[in-house]
Amino acid sequence: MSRRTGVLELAVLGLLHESPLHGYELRKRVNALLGPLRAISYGSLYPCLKEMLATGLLSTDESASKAGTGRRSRIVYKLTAEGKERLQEQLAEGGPAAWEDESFGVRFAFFAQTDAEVRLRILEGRRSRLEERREKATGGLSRTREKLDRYTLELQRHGLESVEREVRWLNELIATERSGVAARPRRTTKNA
Amino acid sequence: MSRRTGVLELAVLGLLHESPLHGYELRKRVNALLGPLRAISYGSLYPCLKEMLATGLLSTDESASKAGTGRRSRIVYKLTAEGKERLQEQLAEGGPAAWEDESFGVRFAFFAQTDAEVRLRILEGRRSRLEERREKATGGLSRTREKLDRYTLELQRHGLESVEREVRWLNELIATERSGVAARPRRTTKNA
DNA sequence: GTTAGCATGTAAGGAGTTACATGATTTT
DNA sequence: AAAATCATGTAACTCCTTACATGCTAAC
Repeated sequence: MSRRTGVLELAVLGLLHESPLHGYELRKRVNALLGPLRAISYGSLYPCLKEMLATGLLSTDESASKAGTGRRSRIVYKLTAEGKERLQEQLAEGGPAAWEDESFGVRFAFFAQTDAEVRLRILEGRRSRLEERREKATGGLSRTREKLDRYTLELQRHGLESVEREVRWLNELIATERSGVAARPRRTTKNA
Repeated sequence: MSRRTGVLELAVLGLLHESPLHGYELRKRVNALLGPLRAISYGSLYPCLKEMLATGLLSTDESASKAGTGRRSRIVYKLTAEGKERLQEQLAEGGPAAWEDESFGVRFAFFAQTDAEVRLRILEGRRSRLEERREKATGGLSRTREKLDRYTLELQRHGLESVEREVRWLNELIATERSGVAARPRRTTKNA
């Protein structure tokens, strides 16, 4: 059954939804998508593609594989109907799983294909998750009696600031979403 | 042989160097140390302690285990001579392994126990690692012809800013290190 | 007397890595 | 002709997680 829930599957589904691609290129796009952090290796990607092929989420596009120049045979993947369905299913999921550190980035990257309401729920969920952490961290910092050395303190201060910075970022995004500026993939009708 | 290289072992060694602790308390400290991100679960900690005990890096402090109140028997761990040696070995290591995302935080947290030269090498290594990433990312962003949607762009912009922010932080730390302000493990003089 | 927090552990497994193995094509 | 880059893949392994299992003690 396996039911992969990782970042990778979603990234692959989302990218292949835009256009069919072969593994090597796919990896570059995934890494560009995930940003400077969290790069993916071939050792992760190829087994994942293999499995998704076996599960019926992907199929190989034979015509595209040979069509181009005389390069080495590239295996071009595309989404099956089942794959598209799975993608929609994943994009509709706005629960806690979408707020986690690992998944949030990818979920956000595909916001253009995501329902406006779900977008908002994810942004707000993410924010409250971060605020929980911030409270824990500030609680820890206020107990300064714990004789922490300069470096440990500096590290925690920096970590706290990072969290606060992301919260501010989310606040801006949420405000923008609510004002409806970015909220029209198709139509505008419903607006505040 | 096993030779654990993870964050966890180093965190345990560093914390136990300050004072003997039992597992439950150790976990809280580790999580406080690692900051709001990357919390550790019991399922990671206990097997790790078990292995470190078997390898001879730790021993259990029987007297401390029973001494306190009538609580449930706690197993108090402390460093052996071998454990202390291993900690010193790890703290002396200023190579690429100390610059990685996962390890850098912990390495930094124990800077007070680290040689000033090694501190500087780690900070500089970390900075150049981040600068490499920044260049890759800016390269990617400048090719705007790649028809990226609003959200993907925003995500990459935010990621880039995070990296730049950390570089600025490192610059300040490096400057401070060089000016020698923080180079004394005992007295600070400067106090708020 | 029951809930919440303290305290220790195990089993199964997920998600990804590194190192290896292979070979074609393009650039220098 | 050598080196870099494109391209695909496997095996073994690491680190960590979740879910489970157990039981003690303090507070309400």
